[in-house]
Amino acid sequence: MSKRYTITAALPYTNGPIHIGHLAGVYVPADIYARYLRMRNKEVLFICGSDEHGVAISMKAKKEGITPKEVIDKYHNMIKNSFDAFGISFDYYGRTSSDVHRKTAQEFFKTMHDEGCFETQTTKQLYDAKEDQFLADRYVTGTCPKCGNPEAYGDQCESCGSSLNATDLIEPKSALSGEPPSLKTTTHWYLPLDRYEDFLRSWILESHKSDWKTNVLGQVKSWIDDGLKPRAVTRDLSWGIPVPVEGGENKVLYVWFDAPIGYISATKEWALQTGKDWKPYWQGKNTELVHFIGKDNIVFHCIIFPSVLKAMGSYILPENVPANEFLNLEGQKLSTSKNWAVWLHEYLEDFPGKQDVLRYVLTANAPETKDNDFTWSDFQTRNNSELVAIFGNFINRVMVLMRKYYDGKVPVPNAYNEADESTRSELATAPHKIAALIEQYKFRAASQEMMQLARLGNKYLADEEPWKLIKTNPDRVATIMHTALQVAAGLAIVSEPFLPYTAQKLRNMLQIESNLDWDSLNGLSPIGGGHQLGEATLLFEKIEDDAITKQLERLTS
RNA sequence: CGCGGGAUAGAGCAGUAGGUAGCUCGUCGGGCUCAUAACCCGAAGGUCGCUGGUUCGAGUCCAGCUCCCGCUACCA
Repeated sequence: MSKRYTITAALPYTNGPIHIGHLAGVYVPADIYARYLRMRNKEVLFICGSDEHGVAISMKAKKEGITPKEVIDKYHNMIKNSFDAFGISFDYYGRTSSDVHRKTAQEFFKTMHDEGCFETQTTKQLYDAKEDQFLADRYVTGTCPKCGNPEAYGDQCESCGSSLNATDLIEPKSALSGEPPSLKTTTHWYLPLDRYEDFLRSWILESHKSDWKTNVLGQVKSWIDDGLKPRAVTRDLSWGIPVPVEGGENKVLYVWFDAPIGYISATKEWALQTGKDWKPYWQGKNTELVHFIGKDNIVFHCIIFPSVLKAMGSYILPENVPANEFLNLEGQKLSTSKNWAVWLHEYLEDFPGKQDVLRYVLTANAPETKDNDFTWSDFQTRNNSELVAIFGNFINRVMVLMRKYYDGKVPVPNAYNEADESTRSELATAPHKIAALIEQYKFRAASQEMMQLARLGNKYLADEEPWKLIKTNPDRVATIMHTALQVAAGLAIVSEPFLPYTAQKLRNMLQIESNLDWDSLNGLSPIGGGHQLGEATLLFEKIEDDAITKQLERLTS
C-alpha cells in the first residue's frame, strides 16, 4: 500500500503580510515537497491557513481603532491571495476563526479536560483596571531596574538587553491605558508537559536521532534536558476561542494551543468540500505527517503539539519537522515594524510573471542549516547567470536549432556514440539524485542538481557542435538534437517542484502536456521521433540594474 | 547567565565514518558562434572564527574563548 502524506506549512499570523523570510523558511520548501510527491503519484494533502487569534491581533485592532475581525479579514485575504498568485499549491487554506475550527479546538480541550490531562494553577498577573484586561509582559513599560532606561518593556529592556519580568519594572505603566497596572489573581489550565518527557525523549531523541535535522534535535534536547514544565493553555482575553468548560468564562484558548489544531480543522473543511474523509490524514497509520516551520516554531511542533496529539490518543505523530533557520535581508534581520522586508504582494506587483525567479533564489540560498542572507544583487545574479544563461539559454538553443533544422519536428536518432550514451545515462540518473535530496529535505542541493542537468545540456551541445555538422553529417545532427531534446524534456519534469510556472511553459513548448510523471525518464525517451514541438518562447528574461536599484531604494526609503 | 544552531576562497554555500579543502556566482585567460554578449574549457584565489589538546595525521574529535542568530517572553 502506498503512503499517504499530510503536509502542513506553519499558519501565518494575520497581523501582517507575507515576506520572503516566510517564503524561504516555510512555504517554498513545503510547496516543493508537495509538488514533488504529487509528481510521484502519491496521495498528498497540503494544508495551511491563517492563524487569527491571540493578543497581538487584539492589540493591533485597538491601536488602529478597528475590530479584530477587520484586522484578520484584511490580512487573511491579502495572504491567501498572494499565496495563490505566487503558486503555493495548498489543497486547502483555512482560517482559525472558522466554526469548524472553533468546534475542533474546543473538542480537543474538552476531551483533554475530561480525561484529566490538565492541571489548574492560580497566579497573580498584571492587570489594567481601566481597560479591564490582563496585560502581557510586553504591554507593560517602565524604567529598567538594571540600566535605568525609562522605556523598557516588561519582558526585555532593549537598551541594555536584559530579560525582565514586568513586575521588576520601576514605575510600570500599562501600554493600553498608561495607568499603573495592578496585580490580580487568575486561574488557568496548564498542560503538564513534564508528564510527556519520557515519551518525547524516546520518540524524538532516540527514534528520530538520525533522520531529523540537527538544529531541531538540538533544540528539543535542550528543552527536555532542562526539564519540561506545565504550560498554560488558556488566557484572559476576549479575542479567541472560548474555553468550553466550567470556569472558563471570559477566557480563551492560548493561540498556540489552538493554532496547530488548525491543521486538523482545515483538513476537516477540505474533506467536507471534497466529500472525503479527514480521518486517514490524521489517524491513518500509513500516513506521513510533515510539518514545515521556521526555527522559532520548533518547541510548539515538536514538544507541545505532539504532546496534545499523544494525549488525544488516536492521532499520528509527525514523521519529520524540517525546521529552517532565518533569512536576513541585505545583511540585516527582517523586521515588520521597521518595514525591513520584501513583501510578497509587492514583489508580485513589481515582478509580474516572475514567481519562479523568487522561488529559485529562495531555494538556491535557502536557510537550511543556518541563517542566510538575501540580497537584491544576488537575486539579479541568480536570475541572469543561472536561470537565463544556463537553463533558459539551453532550452532556447534547442528550440532554435530544432526550428531551423527540422521545423520543430523531432528527428529519429541514429546510432548513439559514447558522448550520447554518457549524456543519456546522466539524464537518467538525475531524477533519482534529485528525488533522494528532496526526500532528505535538502531542497537547496536538489535545485542545484536540477541546474546541473541544464549545464549538462549546454555542455553536450558545445561538445557536439551540431551547427558545424549540419552541413557535413546531417544523420549525426539528428541524433544530437534528439538527445538534446530528451534533456529538455528531463528539465520539464524535474523543474516542476522548483519552477512550476516554467515547467508548465516548457511542457507547452515541447508539447508534452499530460503524460509525464517523475519516473518518465527511466531509460525511456519521453519525446519520440516525429513528435511536433510547439511555439518557442523565452523562459526567463534578464533583470536590468534599474529594477534592482529601485528595490534597494524602496527598502531604504 | 543557561541551552541550541552557525562561523570554510571576493560573495553565497557543501564538506558523509578524521588522511593531500569542494560547489555555484564573481574575476582572469582561452575556445565556440546555435543561443537572451548567452554557452564550453582552463587558471588564480582559503593559515577552514580564536587558543590550546588528543592523534602518525583534524575543517572533521576534546577543552576554553570571541562574534552572529534563535529559544528560555501572553512579541506566534
